Amino acid sequence: MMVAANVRDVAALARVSVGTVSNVLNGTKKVAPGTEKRVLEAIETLGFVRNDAARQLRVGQSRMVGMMVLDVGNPFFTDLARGVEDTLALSSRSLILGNSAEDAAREESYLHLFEEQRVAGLLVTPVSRTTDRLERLRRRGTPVVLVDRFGGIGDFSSVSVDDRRGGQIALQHLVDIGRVRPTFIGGSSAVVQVSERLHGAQSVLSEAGIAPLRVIERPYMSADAGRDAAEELLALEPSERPDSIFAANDLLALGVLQALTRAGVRVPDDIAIIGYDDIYFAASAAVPLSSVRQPTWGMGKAAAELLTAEIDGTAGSEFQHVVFEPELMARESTRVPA
Amino acid sequence: MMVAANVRDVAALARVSVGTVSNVLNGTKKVAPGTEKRVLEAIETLGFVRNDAARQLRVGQSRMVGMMVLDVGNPFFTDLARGVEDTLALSSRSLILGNSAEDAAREESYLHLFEEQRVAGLLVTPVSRTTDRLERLRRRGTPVVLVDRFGGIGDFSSVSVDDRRGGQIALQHLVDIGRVRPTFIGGSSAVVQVSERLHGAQSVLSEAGIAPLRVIERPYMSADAGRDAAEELLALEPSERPDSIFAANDLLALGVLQALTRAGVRVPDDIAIIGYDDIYFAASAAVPLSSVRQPTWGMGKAAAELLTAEIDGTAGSEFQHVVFEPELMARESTRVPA
DNA sequence: GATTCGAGTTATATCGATTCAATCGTCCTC
DNA sequence: GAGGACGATTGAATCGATATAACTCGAATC
Repeated sequence: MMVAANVRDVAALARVSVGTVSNVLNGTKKVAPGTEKRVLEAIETLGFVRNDAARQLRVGQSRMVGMMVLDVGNPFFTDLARGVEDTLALSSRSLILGNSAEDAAREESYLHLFEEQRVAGLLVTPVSRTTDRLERLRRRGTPVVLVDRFGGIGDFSSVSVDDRRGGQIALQHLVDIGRVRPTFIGGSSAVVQVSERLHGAQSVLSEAGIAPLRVIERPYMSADAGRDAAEELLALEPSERPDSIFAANDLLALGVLQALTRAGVRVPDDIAIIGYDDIYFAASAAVPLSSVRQPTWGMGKAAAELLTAEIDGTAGSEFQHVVFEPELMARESTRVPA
Repeated sequence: MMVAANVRDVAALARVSVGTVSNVLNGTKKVAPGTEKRVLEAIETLGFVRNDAARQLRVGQSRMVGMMVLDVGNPFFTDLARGVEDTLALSSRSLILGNSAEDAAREESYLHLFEEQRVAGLLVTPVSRTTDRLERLRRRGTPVVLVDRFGGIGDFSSVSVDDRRGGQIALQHLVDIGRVRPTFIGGSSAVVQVSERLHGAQSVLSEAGIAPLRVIERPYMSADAGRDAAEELLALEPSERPDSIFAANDLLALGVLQALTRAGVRVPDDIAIIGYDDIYFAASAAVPLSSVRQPTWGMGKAAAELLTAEIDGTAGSEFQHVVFEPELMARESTRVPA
């Protein structure tokens, strides 16, 4: 269990000063070719690896970026994270991923961790509407970019998709295929994405003069929750059942689909289903699932670019809001019955 | 852009020494209740958050654990990561997740990052067979546990599933339903999991006296790669086509399923398919996919426990190998045609 | 030949939390 | 009332990399 070598050891072996070693490591100042070679050889033979804690303490900032997501089990967020990761790599930064699992306490604990780490920047898909912690982070000088959420509250740059529009698109599609008793299945209404999609959906209904939207709320947007919600619908009198379902994300929709199919309900003939996110698995589901697509990887890239600009100080003084447009992906699950 | 408060500021405001602040923060030594209260109030009013880089520099080790996975886009690995994360939280440690994407260069770069961070421990699903870097990490005193791979090479504790047995189970199942011309679709044979599953499969064939297994290798195990491999099979003369496919993971299998169905091939009647991992989406696929299940979350938990024991020094001197048993999940995609 | 210049190098202060030997009180014991 | 004993607190040293001001030495300039 040998002790790790440090710059001092490297300097001694290469017969130079620690300052020179640092210059070789960071390329901040010119170093004579011969000297550089000696230093690199010393690093090699000692197996020296820079202690980032020391570097960070001195420099005052980490080379890491923190990212808070609502659910790592949801392919939407892992795709997002990959877009971010690929983009950060270009400026040799890396990502610490935190999973709040839609839980405010877990979110808080990760934000605290990120703050202790003095991350260079933060990408957040917040659980709730309160931004106290984020304000604090920013006051400390840490750039924050909201992801998948328009930065209306508080002044933060943001990358988002027009969720209200997405809700409209989904419900308009259901209306277009002749459905008149839609039900919305969503996660906690405290999650902004959920309530926005719901509002969008409701706006279509009021215009079309259709009965108000039935709403089923589940604390968490997983496939299990979707199955569970479907059970609730199956317990209704057949005459009371909806003829179509708009689920706030694809995991919910896939769970619903599975439970309905198992119970002998025909999709889309008896009940049509449309989801949200267009994750990869939506298209290959038992009944290929209609969904509202978001340009996931691109959103991650855009978010990372906004953040990088703020970190490097190349961003303007104004906060930017990049808003992507959602897109309908109509598939079998909302086909018009023959 | 105020400068962050440090322990010195807190100490001054609470009228104590920095040592006392540290004791309150870490609970290392008893502090009088009144003093503690003053310190906590000072922390509150200053909005002080400990600088972890400084802490880590002094202590010599981080509270983070690194984890290298082959593909974050694969639900198998995110489930694994959640098992790890949940378990690490019990000892208030957290996780940095690195995605090698089955690429040795990316793996190397993440391992370097983890080494710079002086992570407390490392969980690795390695891409290749070489363990130089891991040996170095360990020589430096960082515990390493291999995940999803038996630690035959080099002395590392490990958590794994008997992949050879899994391959046997899958192919035996295909033989049991009467298939005689199976094809194996896998990722790079440099990935140990792939070659083990293949070996297991081949061992069944030689015993059953069936023609040797056709093998299609793709560099990466994604659904796209699966679709691509299926195209290759579709280009064959119908008489040359396999009657069954064993895919090295479910993503590949789902891609294959999609391409075959689109081309009008009936599954399972014309070609039966079995995958591996039993990810959530396997059961809800267009044709519910048979698969070989691994106890994913439990593997993550076991790995985190082994690692935690090594970090805390409560592990014995012997390296441990936890081996889980794979389990057949037979579904529609390998049903015996009526 | 003296002076300036500049590339290369060095020595040292610094970042902020933790640690540990030393100190300070206060109470207890004989 | 002296001497311990013990709990609470202090303050300086420390971890390792980086930044900066100072310095060296040879070449160019006049």
